[in-house]
Amino acid sequence: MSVSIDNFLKNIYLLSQETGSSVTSSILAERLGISVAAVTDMARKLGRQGLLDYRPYRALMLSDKGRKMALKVIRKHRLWELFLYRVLGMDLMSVHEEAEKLEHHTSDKLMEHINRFLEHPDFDPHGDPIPGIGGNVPSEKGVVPLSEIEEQEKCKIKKLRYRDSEVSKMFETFGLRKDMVLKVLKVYSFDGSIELEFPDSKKVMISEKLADNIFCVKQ
Amino acid sequence: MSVSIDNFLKNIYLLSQETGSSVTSSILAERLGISVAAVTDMARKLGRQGLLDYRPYRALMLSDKGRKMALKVIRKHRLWELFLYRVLGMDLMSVHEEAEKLEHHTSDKLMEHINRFLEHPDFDPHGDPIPGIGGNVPSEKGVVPLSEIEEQEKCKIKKLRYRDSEVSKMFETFGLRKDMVLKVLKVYSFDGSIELEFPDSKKVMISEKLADNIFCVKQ
DNA sequence: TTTTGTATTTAAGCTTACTTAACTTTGTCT
DNA sequence: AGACAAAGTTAAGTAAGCTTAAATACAAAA
Ligand SMILES: [Mn+2]
Ligand SMILES: [Mn+2]
Ligand SMILES: [Mn+2]
Ligand SMILES: [Mn+2]
Repeated sequence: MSVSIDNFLKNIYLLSQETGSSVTSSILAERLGISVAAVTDMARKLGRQGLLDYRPYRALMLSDKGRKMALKVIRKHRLWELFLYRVLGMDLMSVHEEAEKLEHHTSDKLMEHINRFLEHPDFDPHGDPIPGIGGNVPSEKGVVPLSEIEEQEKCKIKKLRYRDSEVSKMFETFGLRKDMVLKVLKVYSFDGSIELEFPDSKKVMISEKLADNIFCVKQ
Repeated sequence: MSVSIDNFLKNIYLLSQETGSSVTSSILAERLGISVAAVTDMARKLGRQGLLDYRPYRALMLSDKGRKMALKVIRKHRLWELFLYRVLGMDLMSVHEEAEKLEHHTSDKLMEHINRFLEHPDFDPHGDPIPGIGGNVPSEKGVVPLSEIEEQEKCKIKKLRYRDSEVSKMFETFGLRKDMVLKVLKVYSFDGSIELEFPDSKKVMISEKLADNIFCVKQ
């Protein structure tokens, strides 16, 4: 399977997870940075190959076979991210883009060497679950968006969505990291911004949009 | 630069090192597993880009810029091989094919993380020199083909050419490894085969053709 | 039910990296 | 020098993965 097909299948899976709704050609085109026509072409092709349940004008749906392939690519991506972070000490802002390339050029054999070296981890350094070889995804029970935490309640960061380098920079600047414990001081309904207290009792204010990329468990 | 260009430049460099003579289109085509016409096409293109000093009907010659690029790919290849071998414990028969892919999809930044982790090594696990960032190649002074060792003389293996999986298997079977000390007992001029004595005084006979892929220093 | 706007598909064309087949150059042998 | 075979080049064509532009389907509003 080619890099294009890998990324196509992977991003259908990821988009449906992230948005919770169905994935259209135009949304996928936007995500992949290609034209909608190119998505249609590829969708028809992958439909014929049994990786997609393709119906013209309908949302894009992975077949079982397609989902398995997507999860395998995601497994490689997230294992690489953890490896680059933990073993080689690369920063969280870089590991994603390296993994984006390596995920397509790593044999199953090499991947299992890395998995063993890391002692069969369940989560990548951003807190995303690493699918198993069989396609089972580690549970994220209790993990909710930061916006669902009540005022005066404490929570622990479980996942940070490093969607681009700007967001990554903001996490860095605020000092937000996985497993950090936060207290939600106040939610301003005016614009949705949230005031947080850090473990060292430093206080900061973050926008609703940034908060949408932070996930945590109630403490 | 694309995978095709990487491999094109790299193999011109490697062939000229291995054979000591000039690299023709047909030799390179054979090595890359593509048609001679495809080589001509690419050579003309890379000539225009200043990576090759291309003259129709003449041997293929890298420009300074082209040689630098080739050495950079080789550096990545060999650092990956050592990393996969030493850190992840992959076998010597596998590391080459993994590195063959990874070499094209590794940023300079990632490569330097690996270089640091390995503590700036000079040689890969097969004994090939790892070019430096500037393009300087570690010296192999005193390293000669096994055929140049006199009868009754001792030598230490410095480099094994894992040219394909069959040769790799033979090294494995005979138990030939880097830094092993051998004694050349007898050279049979009939067919060039060589009788060797191992450190544990086990004796074996190897063909001239296999010996051509073993390099060592006199002890 | 008809209109209309948006989403999607189809069509035609481009680039890269290849192929095979026909043609040209080169170096060698007589 | 002339002829020849081998090596290299040129020409024409293919497949993947894209593009833009034109055509079509769908679904919501009138
Ligand atoms: Mn990632
Ligand atoms: Mn990718
Ligand atoms: Mn190698
Ligand atoms: Mn390669």
